[in-house]
Amino acid sequence: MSTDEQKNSNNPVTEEDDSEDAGLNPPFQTPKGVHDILPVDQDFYTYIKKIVRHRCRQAGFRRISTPIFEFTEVFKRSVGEATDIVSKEMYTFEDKKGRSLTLKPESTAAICRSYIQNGMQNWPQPVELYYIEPHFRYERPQAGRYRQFFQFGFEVIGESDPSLDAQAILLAYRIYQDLGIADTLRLQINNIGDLPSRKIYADALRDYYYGKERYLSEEDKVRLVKNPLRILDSKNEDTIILNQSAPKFKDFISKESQSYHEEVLEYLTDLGINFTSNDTLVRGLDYYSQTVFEFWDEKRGGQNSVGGGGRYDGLIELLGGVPTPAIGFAMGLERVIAQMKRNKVRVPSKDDLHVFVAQLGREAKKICLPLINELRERGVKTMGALGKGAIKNQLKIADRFKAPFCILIGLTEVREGTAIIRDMTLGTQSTVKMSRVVEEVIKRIGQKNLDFYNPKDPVNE
RNA sequence: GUGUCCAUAGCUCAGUUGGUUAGAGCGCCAGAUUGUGGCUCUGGAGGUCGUGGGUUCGAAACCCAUUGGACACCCCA
Repeated sequence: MSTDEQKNSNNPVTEEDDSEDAGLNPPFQTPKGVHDILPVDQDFYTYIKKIVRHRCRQAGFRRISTPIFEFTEVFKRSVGEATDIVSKEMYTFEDKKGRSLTLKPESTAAICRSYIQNGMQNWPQPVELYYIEPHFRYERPQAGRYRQFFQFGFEVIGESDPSLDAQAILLAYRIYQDLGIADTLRLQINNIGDLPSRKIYADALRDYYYGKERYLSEEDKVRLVKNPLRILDSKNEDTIILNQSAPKFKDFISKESQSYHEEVLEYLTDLGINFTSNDTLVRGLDYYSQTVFEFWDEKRGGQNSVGGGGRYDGLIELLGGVPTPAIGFAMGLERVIAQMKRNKVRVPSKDDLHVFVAQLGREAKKICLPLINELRERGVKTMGALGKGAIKNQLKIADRFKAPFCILIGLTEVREGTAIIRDMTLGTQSTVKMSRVVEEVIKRIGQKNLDFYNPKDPVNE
């Protein structure tokens, strides 16, 4: 039989082959660069969020969420038309009325938009906000780089002072400490000056490289036009030599910026935060000015940034607000998790079961249902496989879920009004009166290990 | 956007210079053990060899395309 031939010939019966999912690995799979976050990794996210929230609240920050998409112009204007993010990494689409919208590639721009839109200049200053949100960038996936990723970040808007910069860095540093990776990271810090002096410097660099293009790589030629400061970062051998006699930013930075920077470094030293003063650190977003910083794992080749930030004093004005100074920080949770895993940091899981209820027979099942419910209400994490038959299977399941205790109720127990409590780690068990089961179980688990949910408690996810 | 490597069972991987019925370990299911998990033993299920095309008497293997993955560049979190 030549079924293959039939499939491939223009058989009139199958003219419209539904090839929606043709060529995919499994029939359906996630698009490139995005993935499911499975339970094992949820523990990491939960843990990081908990630490981040705690540290932020401690420092007076409040949480903000901006929409997943904004008008494209918000990002274009802020991040800079010529930057990689805007020129090739945005998920941009049109709505039904032809307006251009973009999935947020970062949050600072959106928060500044929100600052203006919601009149936050009338709030007590500085306005301190933090966020934990998914972001989207159309890039080739790589280690620690995905098309959807979570970012935690914070912004301090409305004041400018070296102590604020140091405080922002301290907060980031404390969070890395709590996460157990501070020792693996080193702060890189630089001051890239204010916009006017940076412009003058960029022009000076252009003048310098003009006529020397033949020594530049193709990449660096593009940089010469787009962002000459980046040439200083080049890995091209000829360029490195050329760079040695290039104009130095030191000679262009304003006195104010310089003393500002020195003051920031002093504060950091006082706070006991080690840093590398790195004058090649240039961030790729246009809105940065003055202080910029990143946290790098220097042991790993390259400059794998686990987080970074900087001052963006001109951004709010650029978006149509009154001139307002600000500083911010952001870290990618996926990169942080990777860093934690590399360094064998363990996170607690709140999902561990306390007790598994196994039952045998219809009568027993009837009793188990309210029992399970009561246990849960008392804060005991309880599971019951009410569908499964043999008690053997049920114990097996309990074992696989690593339940430390099991409650067994069969026909005998129903008749006698009792229940068996089995200690799964010791392998011992005892029979108790049905009316006492809940108390006995709680006694064994320990009151302080219980998991309470109080609907009246305002602090919930 | 550029480059390099990769794709075989749920997972980790074997599969000889192209050769007839594609294997192992772990995991899963069942039994040994009809009211007791873990350990052991026995058996079982599970594969369009990512997808499409080509070369060939014959393709998991060779070629092309495509989808996905890993890594580096670029850039960034």
